[in-house]
Amino acid sequence: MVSGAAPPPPPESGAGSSSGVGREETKGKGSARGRGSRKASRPRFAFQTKSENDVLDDGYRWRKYGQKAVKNSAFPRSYYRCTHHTCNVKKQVQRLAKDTSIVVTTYEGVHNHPCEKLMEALNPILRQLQFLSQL
DNA sequence: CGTCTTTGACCGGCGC
DNA sequence: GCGCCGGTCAAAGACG
Repeated sequence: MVSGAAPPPPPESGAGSSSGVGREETKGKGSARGRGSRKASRPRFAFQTKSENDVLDDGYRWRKYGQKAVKNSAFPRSYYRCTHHTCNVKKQVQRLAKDTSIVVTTYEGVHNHPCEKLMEALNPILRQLQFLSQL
């Protein structure tokens, strides 16, 4: 966008249906939400980590996408996803209401790419990890 | 410049 | 049949 040509602003020709949900025109997100294709079994592991940091650099980059409040917990739940393309791993982090210093990290899926960080760095962390349940 | 974060809104499934 | 919940995506903004 270096050129100077100032492109005209998006003409809001449509009647001002500003209010209303009118999210974006042809975005039909909900329609083709191909969510059924990938039904590969996804191992779900829940871990209890004691850390003030929600996102522990376990060797992978996580991109936060969405935050929703849960009834069980007076705190909002955070959803993370691996920024890798071949990595369909999802991470779910929730803070315990009893111990705000404890976070429940739920990993879904497995990584398909080599980790950039030394796993030894997680060794000490894994030690603190507490194997909770396996679905 | 690139990357990441945050918020809002929407949809699907399920229960009663 | 309807309502509710949880879950996901998109865009914009901010920062290094």
